Amino acid sequence: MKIPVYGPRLRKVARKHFGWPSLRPGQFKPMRAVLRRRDALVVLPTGAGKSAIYQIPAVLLPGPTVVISPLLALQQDQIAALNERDDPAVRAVRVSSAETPAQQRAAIAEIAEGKAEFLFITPEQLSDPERMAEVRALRPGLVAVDEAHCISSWGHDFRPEFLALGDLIKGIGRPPVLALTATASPPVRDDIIERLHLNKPEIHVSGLDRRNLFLEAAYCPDENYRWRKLTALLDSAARPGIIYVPTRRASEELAEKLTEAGYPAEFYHGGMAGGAREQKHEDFTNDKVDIMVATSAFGMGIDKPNIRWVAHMALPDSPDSYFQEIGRAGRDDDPAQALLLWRAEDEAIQRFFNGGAPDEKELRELAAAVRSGPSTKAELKEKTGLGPRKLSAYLALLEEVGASVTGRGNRITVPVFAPLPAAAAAAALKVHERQQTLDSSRTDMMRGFAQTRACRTQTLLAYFGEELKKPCGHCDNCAEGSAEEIEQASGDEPFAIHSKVRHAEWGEGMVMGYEEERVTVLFDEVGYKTLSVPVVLENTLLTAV
DNA sequence: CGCAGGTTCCATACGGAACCTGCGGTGCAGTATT
Repeated sequence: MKIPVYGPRLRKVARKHFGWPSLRPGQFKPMRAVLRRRDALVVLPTGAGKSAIYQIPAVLLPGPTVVISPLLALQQDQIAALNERDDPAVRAVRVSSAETPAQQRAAIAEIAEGKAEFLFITPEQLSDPERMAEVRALRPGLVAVDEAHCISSWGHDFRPEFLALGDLIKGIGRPPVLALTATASPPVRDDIIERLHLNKPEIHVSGLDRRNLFLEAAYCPDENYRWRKLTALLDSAARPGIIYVPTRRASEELAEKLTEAGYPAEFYHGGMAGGAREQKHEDFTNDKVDIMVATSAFGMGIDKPNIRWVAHMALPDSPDSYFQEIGRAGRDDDPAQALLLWRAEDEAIQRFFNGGAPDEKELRELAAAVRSGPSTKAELKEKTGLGPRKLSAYLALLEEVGASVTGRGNRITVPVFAPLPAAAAAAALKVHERQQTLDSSRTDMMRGFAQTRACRTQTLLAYFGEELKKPCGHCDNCAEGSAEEIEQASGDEPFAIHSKVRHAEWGEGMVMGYEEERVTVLFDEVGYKTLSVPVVLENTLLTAV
């Protein structure tokens, strides 16, 4: 039997078609999975090397590659980078609302005629059956889902089409699927695998310990203290850097305050006009802005190697978000800092964003309105009087329980075996409650990370289901020695890491890590919980499964 | 859930406390308007 040798072929394509002299660590194995036509999920924090994982094998595989990517601006950058090569083997086109129908037809034709390899598209486009048929006719040989964590973080909330991606991919012929993300804790990974209907995927996780990144978290009793810690960072650290704030208003106010104090800063958030947004992003990329104060909107698509620090002026909603945001610093492998300035009050806004319980009556009415015939979001808004945000969230829930589906022309219809409105509303409430419980447990874990005296990297990696044997040596707690103390003082570890345990009330879960006489367990139903080991042992709260 | 900004209230008045209310992130696509 002939054993295929992939390395040399991949390296040759990297050189010839992309101008990359070699492959980076973490790239080879997932590329090999793609060439073997296996489904794969890749978690790789450094942004630069991720696209290559689908791009290089795509050249070797027959058929075009469909790239599903969440942001049009991000697609634009990736397409520009590919087309700069001026090579039909790696040429990229796009179909989105930013193209005219004629341009969309031309893009599809280019792929059909073999003049382009990559078709960039959004889940929203694919949910139109006509579009789906067009893409299926291209007989794609690979589907790459970029920023796959969006399935989990946005699908349940305001972009429900992400939840249907598995079916949408089936609809275009179900070639092998490669899901890529920089951040995915075990529940997010499970969600991605389930939603994309990945078939026995190879899972590749690498590079979670960013050794050039110094992690620090400082508790701030008040805003004054937080400001002083921030300016101390600005005085000592090289630039550029990013300051994350929780609200749009805070980004504008802080940028102004910093500028007045002699730290010229710009702000960035999702409420800005498109042109200004693009301009500021570009200015930051080109080193014209070296302090950017931003909401979480400033993120995916920032592929800048020399960011020296990322500061957080509040607790992010989860370690997943936090890890992704700090991951933007130090991509050039030179030393960089991540500074989390947190107050207990910060949690309030995250709890708010997690949202209150949906109104059962409103859900029922919406489910009934959907049944009365195919409607657009605008028409449903008219019929039910729900606001746009609520409407999107409710529709995502109804879609999840099979009470609605988005079809041709983004019209919302009822699937064949849909539950009746009352049952749909009840099921939707349950789904929401479960989601909210998980979200809430992730916010708890974020605060746990902020408060810990143990090694930050160990704590963060445990959350992501990875074990770092020794303290990292590049965080505040390692520098101060408290990480070492806790490591020494660690007591019983009655259940192995990653083993399954059962709790009488919370059901089954997986042991994620130990820290200072406490064990963190990720439960299937209720998310992350941290328990005291002595109490667990004394009362037999957990049993091995 | 907590904050900011406004209003009310008490008051041996020109300010301060107590209370109330609104607000808060992420983006696709399609449609209406210039």
